[in-house]
Amino acid sequence: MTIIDVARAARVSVASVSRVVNGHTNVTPGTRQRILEVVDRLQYVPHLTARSLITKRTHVLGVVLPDLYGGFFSELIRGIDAAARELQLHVLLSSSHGDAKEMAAAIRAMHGRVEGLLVLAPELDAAELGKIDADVPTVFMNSRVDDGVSSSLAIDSYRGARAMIRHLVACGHRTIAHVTGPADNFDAHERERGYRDELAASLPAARPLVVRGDFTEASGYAAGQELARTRPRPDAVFAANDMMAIGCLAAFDALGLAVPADIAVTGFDDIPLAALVRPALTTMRVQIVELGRGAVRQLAATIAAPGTKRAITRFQPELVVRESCGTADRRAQVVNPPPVRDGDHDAQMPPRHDSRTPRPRTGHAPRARRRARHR
Amino acid sequence: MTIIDVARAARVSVASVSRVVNGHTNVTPGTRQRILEVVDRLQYVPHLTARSLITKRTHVLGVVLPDLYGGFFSELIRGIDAAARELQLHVLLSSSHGDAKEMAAAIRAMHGRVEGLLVLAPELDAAELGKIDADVPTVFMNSRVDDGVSSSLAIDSYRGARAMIRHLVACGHRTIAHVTGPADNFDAHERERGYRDELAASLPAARPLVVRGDFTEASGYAAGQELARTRPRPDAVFAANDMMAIGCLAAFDALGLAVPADIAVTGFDDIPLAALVRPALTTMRVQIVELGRGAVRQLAATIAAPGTKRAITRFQPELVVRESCGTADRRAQVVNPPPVRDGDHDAQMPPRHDSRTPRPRTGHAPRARRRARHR
DNA sequence: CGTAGAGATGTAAACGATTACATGCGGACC
DNA sequence: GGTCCGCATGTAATCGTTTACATCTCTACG
Repeated sequence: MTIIDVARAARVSVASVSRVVNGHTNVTPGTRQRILEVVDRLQYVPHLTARSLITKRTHVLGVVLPDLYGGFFSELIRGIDAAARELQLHVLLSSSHGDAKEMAAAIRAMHGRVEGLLVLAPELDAAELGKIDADVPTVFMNSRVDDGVSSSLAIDSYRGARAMIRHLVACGHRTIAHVTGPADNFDAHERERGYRDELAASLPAARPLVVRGDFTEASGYAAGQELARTRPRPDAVFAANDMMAIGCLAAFDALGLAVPADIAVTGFDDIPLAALVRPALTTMRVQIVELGRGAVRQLAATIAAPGTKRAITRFQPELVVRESCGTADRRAQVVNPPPVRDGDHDAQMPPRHDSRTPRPRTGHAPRARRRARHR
Repeated sequence: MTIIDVARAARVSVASVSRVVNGHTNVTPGTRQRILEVVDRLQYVPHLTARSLITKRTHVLGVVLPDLYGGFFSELIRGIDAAARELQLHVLLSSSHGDAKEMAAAIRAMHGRVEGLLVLAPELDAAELGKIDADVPTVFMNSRVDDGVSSSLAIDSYRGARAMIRHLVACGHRTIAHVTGPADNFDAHERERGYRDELAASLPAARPLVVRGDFTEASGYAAGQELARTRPRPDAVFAANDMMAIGCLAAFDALGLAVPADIAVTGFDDIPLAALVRPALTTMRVQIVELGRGAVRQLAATIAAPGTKRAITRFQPELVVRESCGTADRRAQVVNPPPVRDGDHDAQMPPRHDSRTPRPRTGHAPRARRRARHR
């Protein structure tokens, strides 16, 4: 099963076998033929670990994620996987790392096995960065980290948040609350900063109203309960991600508050769920697949040409207006046209859900009725 | 950066360094101390490829999937990842393999790099199985493949489908159509078989009405349009998965058909979306995370003890009754109580959605706390 | 016919670890 | 004091490849 067995069986040296297997040209057609036959008969497959040891190429990318739950990560992995396939690279996955120590351990566990690292660590700061393996090319995603060397790709959460607040103000809302993500999360921080700055710019008289969440639906629910009790009650809530916004919807529904009539709710990310809840969620669309894809490409480029200048890429989220923000026109609309996504090419499909009358069922009227009956 | 450098700097042999690094005991405390200091100072991390070559252990599992799209796969990966972490294993991911050749290539590209293979190939049959690397332990998931050696885990799609049809009949439906998955997909085939058998058993007079789909929402939409035109129009549609059921909902909504009043719709999988669409989808809950988790554990066991007798595990799906099937009682209910899942103990959250009046949120609330918090 | 040169093939040294075995040292026991 | 044993440490083989370099063969040309 090793190259030596093949060499013996074909009565050649291992070097010739290696040359044939790797497609080198300087081999006589006859010899090549004979070797190929033996390879086939013995079902020989090169041992990639051994090959990697000598070639120093593994064709494997390490992907380090904090967690795997939710639409965000599955989309991200999809993008990463797609790009990796294109580039003939494999992906070694490591996830659910709460803190820097755990993550450092995970990265150590990849040393010598991966050619590059893709790190999504929105909670890591520069101080903890030192633990990152210095001699393997790294690309950061959505991170505050900047080592001055590595490339990074990120969602422009700050501008996204400002755009959302601007929209809410344009819709006529004047008391706009914000539900934050985890305190140490970079995106959460940027979204809060955007909220505060735009509020100060657009509604100088308004005071920020901030409730802490942690990106989970449960925390959004709790925040919604709290905001519903607040006096004066806000007329709009901007949650730092869609899951929390959905939690808010649930809380308001349970308390008999109508969205958007009594209170508007918006989120961030545009996860698939956002278009399907009722009322459909106005949110900022983030190109998650592209983020993953771009990160892999960038990493591959850095690996191929180690001297390459680093690149800092920011993805601009797009406002997606649906029902929950209480705009005049109830049809959802994408303010910036959405990019074409994979799989969106089925001729059979109706237009994007976003641009249609809400479905599967319109509206909240029936829901309100049901709720009334229930109580 | 290699073990030799460390040995030199610590003025010992590589053997001693290796012993210290691997936690062997037969080393003098003084020597150990000295070596550890050097390791720390030089930031030495063992080269895992080299180590694997000699130890023949990589601690990596290869995971081969046909595609990465949809809630199903992200849940599956979550389960796989969780179990892998517990067992200190890494996951080498390879996905989007349409046919057997492509998959065989992917598996070849893992040879010598993984200790075991997790294969989800619902489209592969036994004939194509020969390409699977014979000398690496393999566990199949949801597959018709049976090589007589490997373990396998699967959803009992057949019984699930029968249970669903039985439920629809119990709800009073008499003309029940079925939207299938891809023709060569094992689960799709089993679900269709269950549909036909149970229909024959429960409603001997009824003729099967089958429309072909491919597990995508788009194909469900098309199937819904077709079924709406069929005369006599069916009063219930059982789609082979939730995505297609959601497509049906959209089609019926577009055509002004009320669900479930005019026509009932049910799915299969209980993806997170199922509880969130309106009307909420009656479906068969499949324990996707457990499937992935179980597969990893089984594989790890096989690797640890190669002689282990193979295990064939079938997961029984559970009927989850929500609104879309038109049962008398509109409250959602789980006919078989769901097993306790990790993290199901969040005090903050309201009661399970399934047991309450429908609201714009999920029945998975308790799981929410595990969600994407670190983004 | 001798020889240079091209091209095929073989030999052996890496790659970076682990570990069986050899060596050397000190203490215990007679 | 000599021998034996246990323990720390070192030497070198090994894992399965790739590839630089050596060698060998054959053709072409003077």
